[in-house]
Amino acid sequence: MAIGVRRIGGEKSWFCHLHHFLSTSTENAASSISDIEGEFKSLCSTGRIKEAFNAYNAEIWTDQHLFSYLIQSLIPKKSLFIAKQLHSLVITSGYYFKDKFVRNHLLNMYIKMGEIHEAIAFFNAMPMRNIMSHNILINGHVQHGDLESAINVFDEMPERNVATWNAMISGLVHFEFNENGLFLFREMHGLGFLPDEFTLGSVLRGCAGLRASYAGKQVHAYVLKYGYEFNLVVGSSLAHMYMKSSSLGEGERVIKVMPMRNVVAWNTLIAGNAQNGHSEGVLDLYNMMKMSGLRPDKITLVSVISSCAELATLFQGQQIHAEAIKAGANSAVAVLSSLISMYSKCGCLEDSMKALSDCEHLDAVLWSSMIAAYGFHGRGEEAVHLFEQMEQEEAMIRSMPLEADVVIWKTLLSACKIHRNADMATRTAEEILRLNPQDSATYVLLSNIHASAKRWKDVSKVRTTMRDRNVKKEPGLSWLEVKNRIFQFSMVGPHGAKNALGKCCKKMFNMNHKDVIDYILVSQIKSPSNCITFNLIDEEVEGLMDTAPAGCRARNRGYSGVGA
DNA sequence: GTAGGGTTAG
Repeated sequence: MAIGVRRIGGEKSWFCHLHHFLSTSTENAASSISDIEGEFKSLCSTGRIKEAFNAYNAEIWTDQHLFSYLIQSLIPKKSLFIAKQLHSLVITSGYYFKDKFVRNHLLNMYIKMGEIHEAIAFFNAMPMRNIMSHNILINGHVQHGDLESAINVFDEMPERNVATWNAMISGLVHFEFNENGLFLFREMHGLGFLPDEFTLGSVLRGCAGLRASYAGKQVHAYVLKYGYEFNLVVGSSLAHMYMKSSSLGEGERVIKVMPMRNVVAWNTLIAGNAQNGHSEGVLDLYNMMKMSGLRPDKITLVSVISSCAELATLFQGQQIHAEAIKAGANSAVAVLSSLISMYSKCGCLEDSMKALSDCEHLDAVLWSSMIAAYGFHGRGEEAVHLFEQMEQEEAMIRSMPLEADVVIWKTLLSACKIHRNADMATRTAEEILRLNPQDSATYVLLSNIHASAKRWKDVSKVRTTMRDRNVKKEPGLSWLEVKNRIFQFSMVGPHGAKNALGKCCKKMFNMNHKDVIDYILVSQIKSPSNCITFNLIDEEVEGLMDTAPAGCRARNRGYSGVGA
């Protein structure tokens, strides 16, 4: 590694002044060592490095702690040039050979600055390494996305501590090698290492990734045994594990017994409800969170916007959009892509397009959201055009997650339906079902395509496969939004009209439109927060939509999934 | 007392 104390290039170096003080400063400060350290630390941590350096240029040479603070303060500056100058000063001071803290701080500095090659060279040249040095390097490799190198360091270590195991487990789980992470946890525990809050957080994330509630329950036992149930991070990851494994109630219980909640705990609760089909409760939770004095972050907003999309509550979606603008979170890609989906599902494709145009940096999920929005509105050609545009970006295709592939295939299936191409539809549907065998919308769409081509044998084959695989079709739903309330209608088919509810609605349908609305307002059949559900047959929904008064928004979402 | 790790989302 090339290290020089002299000035390099045209950049001005304030370290150069050091040599002057090295030979001239003999003054002894009146304040105690701990006072100096405190002041120096505070200057460094607030980024006032020059000030710290100028005020304590003499003390730096007699107190190795000050070098450590100085090294840490350089991390956010992200300047390899200045980092190397400080590195050379550390060598000049003699602390590089004398002090293991200073050495590890330097290693950590290169890693945190993203300079993995400098870090590796530094590690290889280190005169002495301890467990900490190895742990820092493992984390560096993981941060750089190089799990193999991380594993090599881990395997070759002469001695390990809990943090070593934590670094390796969290690295594996981070890259979704969840099973390997859990195996490592078992090995670690077998060797007598006790899990700490860091271990438990990673292991629970691994269980969540595997939807492994049985393993998760065992980890829950460890959480209770070692007394981490009220730890905010452990509690949130434990609740998340349950909620990902479809045990919403168990997850809620974990959060509810916690004496304190932070934004992450609230987000876990809100996202858990949103993802388990409890969108109605999400807005209530969101309001409770704000009432407790916490500000929503982009993760909160994403979950709440998705719930508005699920319920097609346009007005509330717009309110949250306004809050996102106020919070300055409206340029975050995650928030924008959920806004695109929300506006699309609420029937406002133009607003989806507007949200897309607000975005400065496009990523794969964002493109997919807009492609799906076009597909959702039956605008297959625009969807394909956007897909072609996206194809231009090489990097974009490579970074595409699995979900995006499904979206693209489903968009193509939608186009097959419009163009009545049954053969291509069959091949496309096979591709989708290979990726997601439980996708009910694809079965329904494929069955309809076969039906319109009068291929009855194929229709029956699709239906049989659906039954065999126990695929549940989501009901088609329509909405009527009146004064910030949502009236939701599910189509139950000709037989459903015979039930009492159907009769009741039929009666309602024969009223004039003012009476219809009044009737709806007083007859809450199902009343989660602001949503009322009626079961109607298709014609009645159409008829009811026609009676909607001016200024009231009526939308028909059609069958859930692709197409319209 | 000067060094390293964990959780939530589109």
